[in-house]
Amino acid sequence: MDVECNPIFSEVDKLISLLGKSKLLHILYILHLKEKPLSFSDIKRLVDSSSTTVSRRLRELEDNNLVNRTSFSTRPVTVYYTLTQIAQLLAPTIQSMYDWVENHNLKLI
Amino acid sequence: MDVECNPIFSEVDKLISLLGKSKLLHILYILHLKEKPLSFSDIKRLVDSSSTTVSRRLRELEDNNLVNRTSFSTRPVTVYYTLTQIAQLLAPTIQSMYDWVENHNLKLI
DNA sequence: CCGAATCCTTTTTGATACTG
DNA sequence: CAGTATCAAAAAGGATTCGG
Repeated sequence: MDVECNPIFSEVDKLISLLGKSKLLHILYILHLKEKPLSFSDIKRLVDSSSTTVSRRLRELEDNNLVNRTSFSTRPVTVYYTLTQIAQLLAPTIQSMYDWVENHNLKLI
Repeated sequence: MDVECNPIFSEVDKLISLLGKSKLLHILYILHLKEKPLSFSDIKRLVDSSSTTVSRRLRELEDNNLVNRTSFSTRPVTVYYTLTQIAQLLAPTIQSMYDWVENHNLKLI
């Protein structure tokens, strides 16, 4: 298997670029952990980032069908975010990454 | 489990930051795929990046004990890179990420 | 409360040049 | 071949502000 010739490689390339964006894995992880819909401000607080960055990441996740955005026309408006089915299938992968860190007691720089 | 209070969270945070750096997952992935030592220029060619970036990423990986660097005083000097044992344990995680992309035929933006 | 536009700051990248 | 230093350009982050 030649990595440079694999037709799915460009897709994986895009996934890596996406996952690499700041706070994005965090957002996926907390949506997975909490196992319930989270509001914008919940997410902002949990990942500890600016609203600008959270907004950008949620938009990218939504555009890539990894996050569902649901809103209700209450007053004030109610919005919540959940993982899509496909993103839920990625959750074990993300979890295993966390497990790896925990099990090997890494000291990263 | 409260993500913001988990003591390993800062370690995971660092892992995510590390993995998020451009080309870094690529480098781990090809070292895993090829299953043999690779030279600097091999890696540079396979990930298609500048020598500056490849150099930086390899240094970071080495500093975090994810990559072994071995050199021989031949002429010209011979250097090769391999995954450390601990990084090899992370390989299935990375692989599952790739599998996820392949199995779900994602169309990422 | 949700979140986008602006605009400025910080970070990252990579071309080039150079050493061993 | 295997890198590193420099430096300019590009990308990304975030504080602030503002509207729905």
